[in-house]
Amino acid sequence: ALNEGAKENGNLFLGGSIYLDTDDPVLTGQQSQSLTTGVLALRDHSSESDGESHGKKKQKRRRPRELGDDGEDRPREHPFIVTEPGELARGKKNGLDYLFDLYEQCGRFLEEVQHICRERGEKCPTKVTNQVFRHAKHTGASYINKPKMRHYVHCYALHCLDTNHSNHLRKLFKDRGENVGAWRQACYYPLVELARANNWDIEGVFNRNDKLRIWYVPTRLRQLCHIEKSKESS
Amino acid sequence: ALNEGAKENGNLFLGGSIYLDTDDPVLTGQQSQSLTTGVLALRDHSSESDGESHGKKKQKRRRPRELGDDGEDRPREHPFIVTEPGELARGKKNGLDYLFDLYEQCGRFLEEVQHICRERGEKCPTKVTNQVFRHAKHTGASYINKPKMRHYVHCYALHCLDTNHSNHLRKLFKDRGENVGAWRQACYYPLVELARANNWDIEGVFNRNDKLRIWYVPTRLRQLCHIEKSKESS
DNA sequence: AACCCGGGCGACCATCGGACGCTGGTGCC
DNA sequence: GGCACCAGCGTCCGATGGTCGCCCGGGTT
Repeated sequence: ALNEGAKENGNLFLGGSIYLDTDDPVLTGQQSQSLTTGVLALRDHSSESDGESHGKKKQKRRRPRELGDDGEDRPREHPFIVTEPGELARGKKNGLDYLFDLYEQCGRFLEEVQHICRERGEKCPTKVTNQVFRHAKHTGASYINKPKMRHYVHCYALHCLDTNHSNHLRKLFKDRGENVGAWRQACYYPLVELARANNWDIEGVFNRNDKLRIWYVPTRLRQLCHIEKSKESS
Repeated sequence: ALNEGAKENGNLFLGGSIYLDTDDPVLTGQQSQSLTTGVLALRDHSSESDGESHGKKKQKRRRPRELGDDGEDRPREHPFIVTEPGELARGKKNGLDYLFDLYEQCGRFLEEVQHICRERGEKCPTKVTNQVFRHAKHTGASYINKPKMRHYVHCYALHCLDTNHSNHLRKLFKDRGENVGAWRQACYYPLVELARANNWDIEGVFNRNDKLRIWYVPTRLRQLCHIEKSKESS
């Protein structure tokens, strides 16, 4: 009688999931040289040396917008530009302080999700997951989305781990008139150096920082660290 | 020129993924009573009170075995029976010491996967994941599989966290001639008590134990803890 | 030999982490 | 006004965590 009818998955909690119901050495010197080679090795996915037949397929192209589509169109966010700390972006642009604030907001959304999950006895995320992005959107923060946040994680990481270096890099790239893409690329290098100084444990570097712990280590940052580490032993 | 051609996902690493390459108070008294109610509340998924239309669909039934199917059929493992510690299972049965050893083996397979991942600069699992089960299978441990291991995690948990209690329970159920299913159900209750003593943080209880840390907390154990916690405050 | 009980595990599903590349906003000429 | 650049983010995809229930092994009669 003890195990009578005791299927593992009761429906007591079904449908209870949240929101389904409801000058600088940065670019100079030996190491940068070395690192640049690393980046170039990681270029486009249609590289000539790809003999693998099980390489990834091209994604299907997006279906064009339906005619007569009625839903209210949320205009996309203004693009980011490289700003120095404290600088307001002019015109139809957003600054980097705003970008970093988005990461802090996500942290707060994660905490909310965690509280709700604990209350309900559900599995509790420790990282910013799809569920957290969904929560953010439902709560009205429609300007937050996964691809954007994942795109700039390493930039935020540098900001958290070495604010001075991050600030200098922003000023440098702003003064040079570089675009956001170039600044974003440049953020990788100091992080690789930080990993080197920590025995190449980039995961550990993230986990030891209170604000970073909740973000997944970006694939490409992990790859760059691996490449540099491999070079070191040859 | 800095970010020239720098797509996020190089193909340098493509195809590099691994393997594609008692009479003990256990069942008596106030608390057991209470806990039993908890279990009964969690019975079958076709419960009468389910008004939700987005409840889960029934799974499709398995395709019957192909005629002329040629692959060598690996016979299924012998069923487990309740044995006391150190006791060999007789006949075509497996004992619980063997069951628990399977969990230790999985731990070792996880360590192997972690070493390989670190070497390759890939994302490194902290838990027993699909990847670990795949590794075990490829390495020849075909007797290890996910559904089985997940089914008995909480039994292993009790064994790790309170070996005495676990041993007593085994003896008790063996002497009573209870089947494995009944023993398995009974393993939940002492764990719920353990959670209670730890401020209902079952996740924390798992994470603080070296052997358990690598296993996901079973959904049903979490649910049982939640139910008991809720009762406590009413 | 025939039967039935009970549990092993193949296979399924929702959802996840992750990434591509179209689309269109934006500044410049 | 027109054009070229570039980055926001909709959308897709392989793989994951989690589970159901079919199928059959095994003990009993």
